[in-house]
Amino acid sequence: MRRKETKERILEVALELFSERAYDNVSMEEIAKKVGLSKGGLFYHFSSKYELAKEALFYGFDQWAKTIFPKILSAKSPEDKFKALVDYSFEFILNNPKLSRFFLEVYEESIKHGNELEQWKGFYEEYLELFDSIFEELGVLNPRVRAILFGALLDGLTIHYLMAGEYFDIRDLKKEILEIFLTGRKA
Amino acid sequence: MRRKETKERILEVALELFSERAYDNVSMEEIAKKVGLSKGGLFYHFSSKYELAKEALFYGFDQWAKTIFPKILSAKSPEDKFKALVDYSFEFILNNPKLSRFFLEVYEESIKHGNELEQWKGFYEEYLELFDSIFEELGVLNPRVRAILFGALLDGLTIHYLMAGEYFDIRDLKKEILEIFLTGRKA
Amino acid sequence: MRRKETKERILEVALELFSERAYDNVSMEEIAKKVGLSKGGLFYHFSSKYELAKEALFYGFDQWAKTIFPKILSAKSPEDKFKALVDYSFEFILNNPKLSRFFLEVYEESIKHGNELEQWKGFYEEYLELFDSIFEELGVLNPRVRAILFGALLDGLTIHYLMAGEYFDIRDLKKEILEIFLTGRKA
Amino acid sequence: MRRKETKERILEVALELFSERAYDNVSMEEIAKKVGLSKGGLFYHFSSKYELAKEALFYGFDQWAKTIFPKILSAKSPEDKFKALVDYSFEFILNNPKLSRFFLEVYEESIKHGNELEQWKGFYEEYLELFDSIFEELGVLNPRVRAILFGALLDGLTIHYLMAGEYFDIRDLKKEILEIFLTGRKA
DNA sequence: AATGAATGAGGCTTCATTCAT
DNA sequence: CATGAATGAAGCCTCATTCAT
Repeated sequence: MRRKETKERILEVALELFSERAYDNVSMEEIAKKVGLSKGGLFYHFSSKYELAKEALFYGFDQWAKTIFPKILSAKSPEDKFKALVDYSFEFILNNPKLSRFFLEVYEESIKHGNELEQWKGFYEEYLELFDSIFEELGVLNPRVRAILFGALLDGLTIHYLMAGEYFDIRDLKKEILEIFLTGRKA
Repeated sequence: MRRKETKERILEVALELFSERAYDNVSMEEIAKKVGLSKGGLFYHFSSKYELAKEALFYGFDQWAKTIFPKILSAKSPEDKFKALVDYSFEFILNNPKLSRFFLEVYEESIKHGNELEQWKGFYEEYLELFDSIFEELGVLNPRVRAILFGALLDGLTIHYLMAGEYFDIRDLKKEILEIFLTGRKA
Repeated sequence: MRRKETKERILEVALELFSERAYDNVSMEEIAKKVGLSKGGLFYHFSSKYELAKEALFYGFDQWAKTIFPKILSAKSPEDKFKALVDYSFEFILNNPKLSRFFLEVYEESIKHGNELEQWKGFYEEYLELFDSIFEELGVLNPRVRAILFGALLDGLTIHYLMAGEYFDIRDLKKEILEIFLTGRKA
Repeated sequence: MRRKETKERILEVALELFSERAYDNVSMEEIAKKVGLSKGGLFYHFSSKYELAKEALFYGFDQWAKTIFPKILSAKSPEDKFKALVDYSFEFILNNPKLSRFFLEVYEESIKHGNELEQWKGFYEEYLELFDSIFEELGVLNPRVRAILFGALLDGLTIHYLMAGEYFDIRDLKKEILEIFLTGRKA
């Protein structure tokens, strides 16, 4: 109806639903209904549920990266960059608590579907690189390794936040993260 | 070999399958077949798929806790305890890469099913306590907060290991974890 | 409901419908309804539509072979055998005009489905052999080649009968077949 | 290159696809793509899939008749005509093995669609006539009946060729056909 | 304690067809 | 003439669950 934007509307709705509930618990029917489209219409734009999920994920990731990366990188000092990174990450976790689970699901689905694994590595590396570069600026000895840990921590927190959010005092967690991840730097 | 034992065999098989594939990707049929039982038989022992999954999860968790906790706690120094904790955790991650995902799934399923959320908190606390106590012995200032971070890191690593295991150098990761998590202790 | 016989009832209904309409024009829904079973029930007995069609075809073929072969072979002279063969074949064509089309369809479906082509050759040979042996008894010089022609002719007649049955004078056709196929025999 | 030509291009593509795969296994989408047209464009030229299939079939038949009939009829002796008929028929079978199946499908479809059965009889008669006239020239006693048999044999061979082509020795088959169909002629 | 048969709901996908532009 | 978007119906199949035996 409204030309080009239909596809984007679908992606938004899909991202929203997939981030709320598990891949298998969101039906094409439901997405279609929420977009205001027939099921067939969905398949006109995306060749399969998996394809839609994948594109929705990429769409969400792109949005996130485009918004957040520049803000982080524009901070003055390395320390401020890391602080900004932590701040934005927590904001993201709080707002998209199920996104990393969705990520995993789509990834697993991709394995079933003949997979284009390269794309996934690309993602992983892209955001690892951001962490890596910051840790390097900070003078951390093994920036890469610490970047991996930091990335894992974020996803782990996302998941635990879902299940035990009441235990979380965000302020305390942030402070503690700053403390332990800024440890052991070159003189 | 009857009575109780059938139930246990079911739990073992279920745990294995659920830990390998997602909740929705394991059918009762498949579990039954692998146990050597009919689908009907399964339902004699467990009232629903969800119930089976939950009990399988608890069963697995118990086994893990019973095996690992004593080993960790029997280490001499606090430092050795933490090292042991890290060692066993990595061993576990490598052997049960999908267990934490399964955990999350059952948790979410429990929300649909009228949920007994208390039980879940219990779990979370039980293993948080272990970490907490160790960090306390180590003289960490905010042992609880650090315990939360450590728990989250483990689950995060599990997930990332699934998706980007090639990037992982286990030895390096362990060393780095030891470095950052033993930081900032009382004099 | 009625134990074992359900499967056979399904086969009968399926054979009937598939012989009436094309493979793609018969739905599982319809078969189920006519059997008095739910769609799910069908899938309990047959793992897929193709599998059901294949078994239905085999079922039909078996019935035909079991009924007809002995009658043909019990005729006294070779000439009478051939006459009996022609008679029964026409009877069959008139009663099951779409069976050979169904045969072809299932065969083509089998190609899509990773195919067990050996089974099909088996069929073809089984009934070729019958023709072959009769032509041999009749002293035909190339019994095998003539058997192939005869088999093809039968299927061709079946199809043409569907489309232009009014042109067919069965009696004339039989007589002509007897004439041309008994030609050119050893002295 | 427009107007009429698009329509002809569609017919050619459709004929090709329909002759390769079954009616139900060729989608309008696929035809459109291969023609280099949108689905909508197809429907501009043909009011329905059935209509397209029917016209494609007629188109193919016309082409065949226009090319082959004259060649056959220009042979010197009746025997040579029949030989030419057999030769061209086999060539056609080998090149268009699924055409007769397509024919049947469109015919059946025509029954669903309120049908113009007369047209079909026309076809049947047109090519029966060719055979008929040749058999008459050859002095066969019941040329019409033999023509029916010959037509049926060709279609039967086409089908069997699809399923058991390895059993076919074309040369042998031709020789045998010549033998049996030239039998029983007026002195 | 267990089986086998069956149900019923829901899911993904395909596709001919329509129609505004 | 042709496109692109969308519909709606139908189809195959999966699966947790039930229940008579």
